[in-house]
Amino acid sequence: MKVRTRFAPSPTGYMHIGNLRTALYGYLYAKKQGGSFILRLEDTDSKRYVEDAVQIIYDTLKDAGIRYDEGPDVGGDYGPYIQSERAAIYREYAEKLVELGGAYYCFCDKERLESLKDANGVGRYDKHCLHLSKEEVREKLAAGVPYVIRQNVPAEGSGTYEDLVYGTVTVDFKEIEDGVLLKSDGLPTYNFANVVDDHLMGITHVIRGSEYLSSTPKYNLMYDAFGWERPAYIHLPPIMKNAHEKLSKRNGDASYQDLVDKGYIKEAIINYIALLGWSPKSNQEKMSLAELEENFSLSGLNKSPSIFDEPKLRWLSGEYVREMSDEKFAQLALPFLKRSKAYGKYPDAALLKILKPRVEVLEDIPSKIDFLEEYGKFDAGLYFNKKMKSDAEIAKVVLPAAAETLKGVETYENAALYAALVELAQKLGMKNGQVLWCVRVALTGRENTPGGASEMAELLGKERCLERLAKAQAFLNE
RNA sequence: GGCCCCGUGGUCAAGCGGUCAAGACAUCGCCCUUUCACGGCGGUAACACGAGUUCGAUUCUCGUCGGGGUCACCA
Repeated sequence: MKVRTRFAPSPTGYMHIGNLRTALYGYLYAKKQGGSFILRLEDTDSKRYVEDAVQIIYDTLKDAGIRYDEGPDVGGDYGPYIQSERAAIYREYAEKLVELGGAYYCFCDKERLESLKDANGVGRYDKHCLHLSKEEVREKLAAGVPYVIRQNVPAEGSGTYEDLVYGTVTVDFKEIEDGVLLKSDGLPTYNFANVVDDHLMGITHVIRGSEYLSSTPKYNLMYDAFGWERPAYIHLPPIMKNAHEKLSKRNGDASYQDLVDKGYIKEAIINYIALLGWSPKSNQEKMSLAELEENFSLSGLNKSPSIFDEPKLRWLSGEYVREMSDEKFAQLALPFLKRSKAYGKYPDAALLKILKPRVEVLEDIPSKIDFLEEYGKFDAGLYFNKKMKSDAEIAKVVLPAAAETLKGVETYENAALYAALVELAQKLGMKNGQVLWCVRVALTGRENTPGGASEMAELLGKERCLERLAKAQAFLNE
């Protein structure tokens, strides 16, 4: 049988990392098995609907490269793919389930329901309306009494199923309440809609978060009552922010879009989240989407929660930066380059060249090159470097001589500048590092820069170099 | 609290009765070097605890502890 998986988000906001990973795994499994991946929108709770959420879901999936074969905006043979457009279908099946004995009409009002709960708000529905006669039900229905349809869960026994990652899961039916399947507004609850849709849409593998682990037996009860084949279940452990909290937008944790906005490379984000909860057979961790599709397997799924580790994402992002073409880098880096004070004052190509080997997350770009436009009094202690054997005293000797040397260089090009400075070191009887370190510090006022003395000199150009060298000497003599 | 699930280094994670318990990130050190970064090499660092089962448990069972999830006319 052809594998069909689905991603069924509720349009209540943006896509967080956990959601995206669920979508990714569903996509990867389907692709690996040569099956189809479907997008379905679960919008049966009008109170939680958020305006742009649907568009965000479409955009995020598209942006991440997760293509769905069927969905609201791409069509398919099993539509509609938006639950709010399937109301009639749910009603039909809910009534059918009532006939089959798997559900029943309930006319209890809010007050009665409240009275069933104890001081802690805990208490289950008492199956009161299950005992209504057919006539009573018909009369109330005819009289227009508001109602819901509840699932009829057996009082005895238990439900067991084999989860493909968690193994055997068993829940006693007495732990399960006769939940509402069809709300008084006529729309289904998730508990009912997911079962009807997954069956009608031919979903073979249900991939979702582990929060559904213990409610799955009640869904199975419905599959069984309808005489439908149960799908295979693949529950996924949560992605945590730390040992105790789940990663969530509510806590202000990074969403996919936030990460992209910060300049993490998209491919790295996908690659990284694929690795949170799943591991490949080989030790190769850096993988493109295509490689993930090729290597994905259920056996690599882990059942314990994993903590989102930004440093590792950062590293992976850097790996992607390093391997991308200069053109691609230029394109991605431009918006961030523009945020720097130095933008427009130096050739983009020159900036990009020194940045590419050193950038992991694009938002780091401005801080790496702002020194090109920011130059002021700095601590003379910067001249001290144990390994280079340099300090402020050495600088006092080096700087005037370097100014003289650099004045004599015509074309400000790295190799020529480097040669000139090394020659100067020899002339002064110093180590190359002593001259190079002092000059670089004098030129930039920074301890760390994206490149060495001659590279910085090339970038700054003759005029600025001589100007800064003069200032640096003045600072030193203050 | 009841029920369900989870528990290997700081983090991700391999392992599926016998291993000196992989690998990656992070961290530390060394090398390379024109600082930084890249790259190369190396180090520190883990089976939550206690009982079983077994010739032998990280691996199987039970308990304890710790953590998460779930108990809605939300998904």
